[in-house]
Amino acid sequence: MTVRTRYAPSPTGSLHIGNVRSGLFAYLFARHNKGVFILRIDDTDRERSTQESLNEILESLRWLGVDWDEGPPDPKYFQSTRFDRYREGAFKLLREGKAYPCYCTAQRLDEMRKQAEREHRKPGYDGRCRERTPVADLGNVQLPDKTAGRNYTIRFRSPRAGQTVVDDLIKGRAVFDNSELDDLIIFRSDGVPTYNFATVLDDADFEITHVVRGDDHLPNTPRQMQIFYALGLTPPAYAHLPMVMGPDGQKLSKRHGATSVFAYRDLGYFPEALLNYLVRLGWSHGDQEIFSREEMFEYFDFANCGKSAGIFNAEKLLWLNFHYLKERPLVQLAQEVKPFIARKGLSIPGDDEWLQKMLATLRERAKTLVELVDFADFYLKDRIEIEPKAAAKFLKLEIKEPLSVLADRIESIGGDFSEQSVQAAFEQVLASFGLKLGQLAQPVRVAVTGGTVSPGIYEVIAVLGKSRTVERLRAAVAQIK
RNA sequence: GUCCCCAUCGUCUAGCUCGGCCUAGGACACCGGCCUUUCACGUCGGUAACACGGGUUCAAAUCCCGUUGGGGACGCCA
Repeated sequence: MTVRTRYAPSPTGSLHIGNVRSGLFAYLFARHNKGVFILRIDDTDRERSTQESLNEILESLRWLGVDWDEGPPDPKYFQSTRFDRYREGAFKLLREGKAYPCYCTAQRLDEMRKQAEREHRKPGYDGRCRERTPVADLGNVQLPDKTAGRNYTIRFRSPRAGQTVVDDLIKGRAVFDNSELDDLIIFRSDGVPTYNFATVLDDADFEITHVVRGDDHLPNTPRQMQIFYALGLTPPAYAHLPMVMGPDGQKLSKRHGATSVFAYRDLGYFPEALLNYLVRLGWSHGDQEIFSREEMFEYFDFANCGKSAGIFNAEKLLWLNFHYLKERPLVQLAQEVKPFIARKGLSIPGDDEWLQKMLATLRERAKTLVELVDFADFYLKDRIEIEPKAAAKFLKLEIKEPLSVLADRIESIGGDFSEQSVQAAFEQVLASFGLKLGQLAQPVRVAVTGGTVSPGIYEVIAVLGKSRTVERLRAAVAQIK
């Protein structure tokens, strides 16, 4: 049997990294088993669903390289196009006495919940309308439609006795007493099916073999299984992934700062790094930390998924990003960094080869593309500003003459302007003034970069070029009083 | 509150399925040495964990029970 998994985000906001991890695991499981990965859009909530969110979700997945075999733009994979199917499913349950109209008002339900809370009981539906409509009349019940005056909901008649057993691929066996499962609403009074109902029909129709999702859905599972049974269908296998928590141990959410895929993309992270981080959060393959996409496909399995929730560790993600940054082919890196240069309001160098050389000097010092551009500031600007503190410390009178001579030496370098020729110029100055390298290098660094921290001074100068170096050295000399 | 899930270094985890090889391994972070023109990179080393209590057993991080702690769910959201 071909494995078929699905990821079903709802387009009501950004694609969240905790959420996308579930999608990633479903995707990897499908790929590992040479199966089919399906993207389905849970947009039954038309109030909150937006085109903008949908676009962000699709673009985020593409950016991550999580490709789906079935899904958008095929309209079949949008729940909003399947209402007829949901109605049909509801009618079937109604006809068979497995669902019933509920006339309880939202206010009464709310009051009931509060009351239950006060009395320390579980706040489920009390079943008031369960027997209200004679079974014989159930087949004639129409679906709710407020505008037509049919202001009620349809509830699923959940079995009261017995147990429902979830044999989860990750968590193992979880047994639920059916008495714990109240009658959930499957159709809202506005005529829209609810998630728990629509998802069952979808999973059945699309022949999903493995439902992979966060374990916050575990309590829903026995309810969904009962709907499968009521429909005469066999439930899929389930794999409930542990959740991703914020540093405070609470479910990861917006208040934890950057949590969307787009946020990390814009912060200058690589998709490989995010993917690698996410896959190692809750899954492992021995001591291996770095995984290529192919290795993920090859090794991924639920057997190696942990059962406990993991805390999102931004520092490890940063380390992974650094790893991928160091490994990146310079040609590729040069392309990827351009949008970040532009975004900072700097002009993008026209010479790709030069850009690559520049990046080569910086990449072991930056962990993200944003940092990379921050460090590149002095390379990319024509005029730099010297940090006053650095100037006070290093641009002193005793170094004025050596700097001036060095400028002359560098200016007179003929032919090949390289690290070697720059070094030769330095050595001449060092020798004639009896200075140590450190005594000259720091002032030069301050003069050409504006600060005390930079890549090796020879490489900086070689990349910066003769004229800009000389110009900056002379400007510094002029500044020394 | 009720139901469900979970429990190895600060964090992610290996080991647990099939008890002995565990003096509990790796990674991030942290601390220190080396390298060095600054900052980094790199490299070498270090601190740091089986939640607790009972069993079972010759032997338990590994199996069982309980306690405690954490999380999730309890919606006309998904």
